[in-house]
Amino acid sequence: MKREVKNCIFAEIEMNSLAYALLAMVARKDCSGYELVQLLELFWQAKHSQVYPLLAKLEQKQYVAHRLVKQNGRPDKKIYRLTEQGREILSAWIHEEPAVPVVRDEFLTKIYAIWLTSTKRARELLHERIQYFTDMLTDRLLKIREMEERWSDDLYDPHSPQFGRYMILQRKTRLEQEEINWCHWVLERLKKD
Amino acid sequence: MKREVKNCIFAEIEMNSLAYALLAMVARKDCSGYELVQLLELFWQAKHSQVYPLLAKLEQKQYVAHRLVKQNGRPDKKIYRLTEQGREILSAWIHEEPAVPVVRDEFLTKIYAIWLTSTKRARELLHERIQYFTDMLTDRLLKIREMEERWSDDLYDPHSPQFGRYMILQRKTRLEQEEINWCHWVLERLKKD
DNA sequence: ATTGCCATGTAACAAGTTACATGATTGT
DNA sequence: ACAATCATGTAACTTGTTACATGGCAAT
Repeated sequence: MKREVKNCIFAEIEMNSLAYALLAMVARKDCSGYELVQLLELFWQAKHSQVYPLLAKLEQKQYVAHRLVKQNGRPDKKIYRLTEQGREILSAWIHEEPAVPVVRDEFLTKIYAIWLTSTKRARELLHERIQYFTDMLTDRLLKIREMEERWSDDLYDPHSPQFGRYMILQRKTRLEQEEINWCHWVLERLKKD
Repeated sequence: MKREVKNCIFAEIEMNSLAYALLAMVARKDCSGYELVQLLELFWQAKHSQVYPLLAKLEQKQYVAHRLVKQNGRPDKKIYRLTEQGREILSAWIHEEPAVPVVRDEFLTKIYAIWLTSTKRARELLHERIQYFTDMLTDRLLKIREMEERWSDDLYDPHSPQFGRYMILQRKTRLEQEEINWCHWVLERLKKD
């Protein structure tokens, strides 16, 4: 959990956390850039404007390669796959210490300063937050069920490509549930007012 | 939980989430830039190189003001306080919808790709993670106890400047505990291997 | 001796966001 | 009619990180 080693021998130049995240995803399953953005949302929010150019760079370095898939009534897509070289640097990178997690959450700043205004606004913020996480959670549980139906036992096999994503989904639901619990706990403290 | 409204009427120009976070903190208690970085760590990790220039800008806009405090055998410090104007835009900003939370956690990417290597490395990563969060949690519980000793009942009063920080501390410990629980849960899945 | 804490600041760079650009299809 | 989804890309900008700069004191 140390800071990231820059210019490490495996990467030559400019391999960052997002680049590795993309490699990790195409390792599990061939993906288009568009799909990657959506899959990434689970633990790394990136915009397409960041992902597309990065994929091109990763292809230049031959860590990924794409094939064009033509579609009817839809734009064509580039389906990326991990190359042998890509797999190698990914495996090497896993043995480095991960960078410290970063969280930035404006909601918390508002809670920090809530004493300046009304408890009514506090309640509002908390209810919106509960709504937000409930929606997230509902969606998340749906995705968990989808994975369970599709892969069943594989999900508990640490050698299956699905293992990691499934574990991370489980983690997210736990944390989201705990966020909701905390909101209710705070609302209780606001009742007396 | 919508995206942030840019160039909003209250801010004139370039007021960002970090700027509001700084205002929220000096609202609770007069602080030096150095101290702000440390207090901020709880929910917004910012480096001093970002905080110091931003404080200067906030002072230009007269949202904060500082006084110099001379110290013996230590560099002098600038203690910032919130001005009336600062308090006004802060109160107004609380009524806007918070931006969606952002999380970036390289550890999760490694878990995502762990099937490529050994379960031994998986265990290692999880144990380090447990260690990291246990350390965080220990420190956090200490801070909670400190606050409880210092302010006791105020912490549950939504009109007290301490309320927000206390609630956020409580939230963090809950989430950190749940992170640890999840790690143990994953380690169980790895045992069979 | 060397690391870590206190305390502030700037410069160069990397990472991430918003806006611009295109365009067909499906659903409300 | 209007928005949303699919699909890719670039340009301009903002935000955040790393490195440079200074310097005394306390602890190991």
